[in-house]
Parts: sequence; structure tokens; C-alpha cells
Amino acid sequence: MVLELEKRLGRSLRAILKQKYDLEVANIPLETPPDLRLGEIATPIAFELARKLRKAPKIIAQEIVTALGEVEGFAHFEVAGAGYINARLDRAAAVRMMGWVQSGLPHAKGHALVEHTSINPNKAAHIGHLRNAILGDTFVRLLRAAGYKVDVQNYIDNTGVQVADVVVGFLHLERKSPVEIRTLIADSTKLAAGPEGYDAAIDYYCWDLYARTSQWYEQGTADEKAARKKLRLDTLHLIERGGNETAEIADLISIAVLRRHLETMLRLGIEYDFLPRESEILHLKFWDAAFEKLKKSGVLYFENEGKNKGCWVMTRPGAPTQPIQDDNGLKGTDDDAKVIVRSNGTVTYVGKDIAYHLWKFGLLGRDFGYKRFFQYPDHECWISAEAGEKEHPHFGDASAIYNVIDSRQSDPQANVVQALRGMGYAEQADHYTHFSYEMVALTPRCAIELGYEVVEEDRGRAYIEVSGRKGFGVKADDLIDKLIAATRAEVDARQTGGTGENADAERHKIARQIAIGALRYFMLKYTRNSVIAFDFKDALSFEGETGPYIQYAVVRIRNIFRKGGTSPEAALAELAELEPGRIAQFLSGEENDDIWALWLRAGRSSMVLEQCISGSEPAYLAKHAFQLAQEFANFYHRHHILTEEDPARKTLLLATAAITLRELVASLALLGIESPEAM
RNA sequence: GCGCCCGUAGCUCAGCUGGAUAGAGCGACUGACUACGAAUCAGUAGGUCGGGAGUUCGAAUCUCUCCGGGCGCACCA
Repeated sequence: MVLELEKRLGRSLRAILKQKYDLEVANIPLETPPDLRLGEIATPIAFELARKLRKAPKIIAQEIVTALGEVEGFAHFEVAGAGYINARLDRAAAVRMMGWVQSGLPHAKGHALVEHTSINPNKAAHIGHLRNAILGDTFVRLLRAAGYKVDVQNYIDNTGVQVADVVVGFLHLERKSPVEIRTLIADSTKLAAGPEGYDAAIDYYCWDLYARTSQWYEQGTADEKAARKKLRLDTLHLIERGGNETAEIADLISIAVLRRHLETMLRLGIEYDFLPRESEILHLKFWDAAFEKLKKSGVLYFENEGKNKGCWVMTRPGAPTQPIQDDNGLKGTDDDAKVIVRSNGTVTYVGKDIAYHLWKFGLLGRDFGYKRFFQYPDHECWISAEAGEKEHPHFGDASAIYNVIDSRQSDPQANVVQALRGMGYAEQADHYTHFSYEMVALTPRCAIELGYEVVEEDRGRAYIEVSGRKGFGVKADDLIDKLIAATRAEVDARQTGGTGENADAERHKIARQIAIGALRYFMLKYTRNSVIAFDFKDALSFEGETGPYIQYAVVRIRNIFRKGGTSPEAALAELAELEPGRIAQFLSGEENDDIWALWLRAGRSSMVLEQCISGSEPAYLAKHAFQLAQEFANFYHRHHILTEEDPARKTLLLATAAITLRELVASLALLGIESPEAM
């Protein structure tokens, strides 16, 4: 609602500036006044024009207000302060505008591809991965709500060193045979379903084994260390090549761990459409196709001199585009260039990534094979395969891509974009978004609480980085379990869900909804480039700026309708029957500002959604939902709806609750948070 | 050395493309349950927006510089 009105006002203002002063202003700055008493929308445009027109801002503002006359949806305009133009909305009209079911189907905006999670399939997911997956999943929901067709991908590096390390651990540290490994995986799946829970699961097993193997590389004599490092490299090469027993073991492990990751993420309502794997990128020769294009476009050149002699390299972003020349005009070498093909002929990570991203945009001329892998309640998740199923959906060919990858990888990401641009794909490069975010770290207190040794040097720090290699971190499933236990205790204390036959199932469901709400909100309330210093005290909090606070507002509204024997739909239908004059009466005056504030906030949702997408920042919506809930709590305490004697006013109050409910539930859903029936 | 990010209340963080008296949560202290359930609300205290200079009618926001912290700068992935 506010978005539409702002656009309308912007158009009117632009027309006036053109007609009156012959000025073309592309973007009229519009803002929210600090106080409702100053109106709902304001513009400081007169300040900007003061110099150009050589007139006082106040006079310009007055001229514009006079020229504006009447604009539909607005009550009136006024000049305030040193030259602000403040707009006051026609409150009754705004309310009636929102009361109708307006949203409709958003128009098609294009095909977006979001890649997130992408955990190395060699250990359990931890809180850092949760932030990635929750950010990515939420952004997917936002894009879909805005009208994009979205494919969700989870890239699986099943042939990298991390998987190799676990394979080395199984084969050489534990000296397990392939048969034993197979049995272990099968058994762990059964055990994890029983009382032992996730502690018995394969990803937990690998968590410890990976840490032990990493340590093992560093132990022993110099000769032993060298031998172990060689073992690691040989294992990696066997896995990359494929078609051997080591590669089969690696595949077994990575598939089993991957399934666990999908299960963990499903607990949070996170689903994927496609799982492209590195093994297929290698075996289907994506690189060969990319290499030809890179050479042809001149992005890659062969280095004959300097430290990168014998490599195919590319110029880094920001570096001079032409090879460096010395004082004598002789072409020198760019030692700072990025190596893409090593002197031994193998491709680096960035090289493979360029090929993969050409595929994402449909520019590679090759495709994956596709196999069914994981069944969700309402759709299938596919995985890449060398020889896939005949019938399969098609992925790739996106017009915009979003890579949810932590900020430490911004350099390689920039290299890939640079390569695309260099190949002439400027349009694609412009729609390539590195959706970067900062890591989740542990506070020293939290680390000590978990029983980790914290060296003196780290105790004074604000946070300590999580490390899979060291086995240092909080596992995702452990955290979820802990949250559910805590919410269940609260639910039991309140006897939410009653004491009847189905009480246990009901309470479990509610506890789960609240726990997930708390976790997702916790990961979304911080803006992307803020490091989260994780602490159980904050993550297990259900009060204040948290998911449960917002869910509680929803439950309260539902209780009102339940006790009042009516429904939100009925309340809005009744509102439509009310004459505008009465609505205006109930919304005018400062004593009713809190009611109007709720409508206004609720009416900002689509604007917030747009901001979230243009800024790639889900935190704006998290904040918005909280503020809406907060304003409702305020309203709730000030007005007792069900005992309101004036039926017309009661209708308006009920409609206010109905609109708030609609927007809260919708906002929570976009954040991936369910709205419980009771709590 | 080069690049990116950060520094706002005791703590954790918002502050949108520069705009009107800098906000929230937590913590502290006062109060409010016979109510549409207090996972709530009202109130109080608490900030030279890291320091300095500049641009501007106007700077937490833009530029420069300094200080302090984090992360990247592989023929690793």
C-alpha cells in the first residue's frame, strides 16, 4: 500500500518539476518522517533544488505543494521545517485499500538460481552452515514472493581434499576395509533412528574422524608426516579420477553424509531442487568446453615468463587490463595474475568454478545428467550424474544467480565474475551476485562451556572462529535438539496444547515450531556483514527481539478471534461495509495514532520485500516483522477489543488485528517461520 | 605491502540511495496479571556515533587521514 502511494507521489512530483521548472529528476528522494505528527511520507527535494533555482527551499516547497493540488490517496500536503514537504495520507482510503484482498499474483520477473548450503560432505553441519542455509533459503522465499522463478541448488564438492581426508581416516588411520565402512554406514543409519540419536549418525562419526585425521597429518617424524601428506594427495587424485575402489568409498561416504545434511536442513524447512556435484563437472568435461571459450576470448593467456611460467593465467579484477610494460616499453610479466591451469596441466578451483558458472547461465553448451535423489513431501530433489534418467527437469539457463558463500571467498568469486565479463558476458556478470555473509563464531565463554580448550590468547577475544578441521564448533542437530528441549520445557510449564490425549504430539509440534522460529530469527536478525558471536544464552532466548516474540503476537490475535467467535475474514468484510467517514473518525487524532501506526506498518510489507531483494538483505524483513509485532503488543495493551461497546469501532479494531495477523503470518512465512496456533 | 569488512548506550546490534530531537533488544532499577494468557506492557538511567580534517544548506551515513579489530591476497579446494 505504502509502496503504491510512494510511487504515485513520485510520479506527481516528477511531473510538476518538469512542467514548472523544466527539470528532469530521475529519483525523487522520499522518506519517512520521524514522527506521525509530521505525516507519513516526506521529501526534502526542495533543499536539492534550492541552489539550482536560486530560491529559498521553503518557497520552492510551497510552490510544489500548491502545484500538487490533490493526489488520490493523500489527504493533504504541507511545508514544514526549513523546507520539507510532508504528505498526509487519506487514512480511511488507505485502510479500505488494504482491506481488499489485493496482492494477486506477482508478475513474472525472470529465472533466478540460488546456490546455498554447499557443505563439504565429510562431516556434520555446524552453526556456520546453518547461517548459510537459512540466509539462502529465506532469500529464495523472498525472490519467489516477488515473482521470480527460482531454482535452489546445493553444490556438493564430493571430490575435494576434505572428503579425501575422511577417506584417509577410514582406510589408513582406522584401517577399515571397504566392507566394514559399508556396514558402518548402514548401521549408523539404523542406530541414529533409535535412542542414541544423532550421536550415532555417520556425519557425527565423520566429524570426529576428520578432526583426528587432520591432527594425524601433523604428528610423527618428518618422514611419517611426508608419507601421510603423500597418502592424502594420492587419495585425492584417485577420488578425482574415479573408477576405482577409493573413489567408490569416497562416494559412499559423501552420499551418506549428504543425506544427513538434507535431513538436518529439512528440520528447518529447507529444501533443494538440484545437487550438482564436482565429480560430474570433472567427468563430463565441463572444463574442456570452458577452456576453449576462455582461450578464444583472450581471457586466458599462456605465461612464458616469471613465477607463473608454463601456466594459463588470467588478469585479476582491478589490475591493469594490458600486460604490464616497463620503462623501456618492454612487455613484462604480471606475476600477480591468477593461475587457472597449472604448469602440470591440471585446473584450479577458480577454473572449475568458471565452467560451472557458464553452465548456470546456459553458456557452456553442456549439461549434467540428472538422477532422482531425495523425496520431499511435494517435490523431488535431483542430483547430478554421468548417465542420468531419461526423463528429468532441466536446470541452469538462469538470468540471475545468487551465490550464498561466506565473505572470505569474495576474491575467487570476483575472479569468476571477471572471467565472465572478459568473455563478453557483461549482462550475466551484472546479474551475478555474491551473496556474502560473515561467519558464525563462538564466544570464548561458549567454547569453554562446551568443554573445548581455549588458549590464553583467545580468551580475551570477542569471538573464536569455528573450525571443522579441529572439530571445534556447535553441530546443527545438537543445537536444534537443545532448542526443542528448551521450548518443550516452556510449553509444558504453560500446559500449552492442553492435557488431553493428543497433548504430547500437540506440544511437540508447538515446541518444534517455536524452536525453529527462534533459530531462524536468530540467524536472520543480524545483517549479513556482521559476525555472529554465538552464545547459547542469546540463541536460546525467547524474549525480546526473537522469533517467539513475533509468534506470540500471532497467537494472541488468533485467541482474540477464537474467543470473539469470529474470523479475520469476517472482520475485514465488515470493515468494507463501514462508511469511510466513520473509519476516518476512528483513525484521526493523536489518541488513535497507535491504531493507524499498525495499518501503516502493515502496509509497508511489499516495500520492505523490495528493499530486501535490491539489497540482498533478509534482515530488513526480520526487523519489519518484529516492529509490526511490537506495535501490535502496544495496541493490544491499550485497547480491549472484545469489550469495545461501539460496534463500528469494534469492527475497526478487529480489522486492525486481522490485517496485522495477515502481514505477520506472511512475513514469518517468508522468513521460513511457522505461526503456531497456541503457545 | 595490497584489497575487502567492521568500530554507534554496560553488552549484542539497527539506522534504507546524506536529511527534521540517533533507535531496538538484553542487562540494571520502578511499576502493571480476577483481562483478548505476563514468551507481555509502561517508565527511569545510559551515547563527544573510534580520533581528526574535508565536501555540503545539512554527515553516524560521502572523501581523505590516523588509531584499533577481523578476513582475504597459492601452480589448496
